[in-house]
Amino acid sequence: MAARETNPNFMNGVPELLILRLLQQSEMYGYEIVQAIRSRTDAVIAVGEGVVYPVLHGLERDGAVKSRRKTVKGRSRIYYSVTPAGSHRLADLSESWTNLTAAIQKMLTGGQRDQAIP
Amino acid sequence: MAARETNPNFMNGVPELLILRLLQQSEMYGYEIVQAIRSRTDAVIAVGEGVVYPVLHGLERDGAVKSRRKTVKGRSRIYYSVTPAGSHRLADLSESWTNLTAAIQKMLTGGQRDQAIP
DNA sequence: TGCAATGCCTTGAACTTCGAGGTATGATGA
DNA sequence: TCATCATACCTCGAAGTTCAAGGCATTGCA
Repeated sequence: MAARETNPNFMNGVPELLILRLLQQSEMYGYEIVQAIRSRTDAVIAVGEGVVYPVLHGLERDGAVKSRRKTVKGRSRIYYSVTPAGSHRLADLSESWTNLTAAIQKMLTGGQRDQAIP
Repeated sequence: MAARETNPNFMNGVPELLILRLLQQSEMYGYEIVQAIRSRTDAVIAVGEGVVYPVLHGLERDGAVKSRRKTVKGRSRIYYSVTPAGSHRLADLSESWTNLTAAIQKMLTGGQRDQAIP
């Protein structure tokens, strides 16, 4: 029950969702994804490299993304992009996420006792 | 990467949030909580007893809820209710959840490529 | 030369959920 | 009477994640 240092424990499966979404928009490499998530969420969500790389490898193993090596200014980068299977997977995850948040929202706001809304 | 049978892998920390919310509305016992979550979310979320009981014990150990034993029609029930500390904890979790979902929503909908919204 | 940033990766610990099982009582029905 | 189901508590091992830290190598800057 120890408090997490960074993200408050609601992160299960979320990195995979965000990574697929980013890659659907444009080809990216691991290190870039780490920073993109941090910046686009205004640091609300911060996933480390230790999370991103295993997820990328898992997605590639499942055929949801594919990679190609590219050398830019002497630096070797591995760019990932979504496959049709990955796109389908993103759609599924996205729908699951929407359903889940809707259900939770209903429980959080829908009180059975009257709520003062002035 | 195997697909979950019931809930789609976004469940980290969610049971604790829902349980605290339910208990804030009214005193409840474990078995009742299991069914309340299932019914109030229209079975979108289904947490088993193996999840609920450990969470309740952890919350009690941390002083977020307190329990009292009550016997109803020969059946012994342990009713839980939130303490002030638990109420504070619920507020924190609730805020974290709101921030997280807002950030993700922004990433899911905010595309950098134009989206057809007719 | 030294140091920071870039870019890839792995590891072990810690946590959580999941699913199945165990115990015991009351109500139902054949 | 006896079997079965719903109630009500609980525990356990397996599986999957995230987290933090570190290792390796290159480039750019002071």
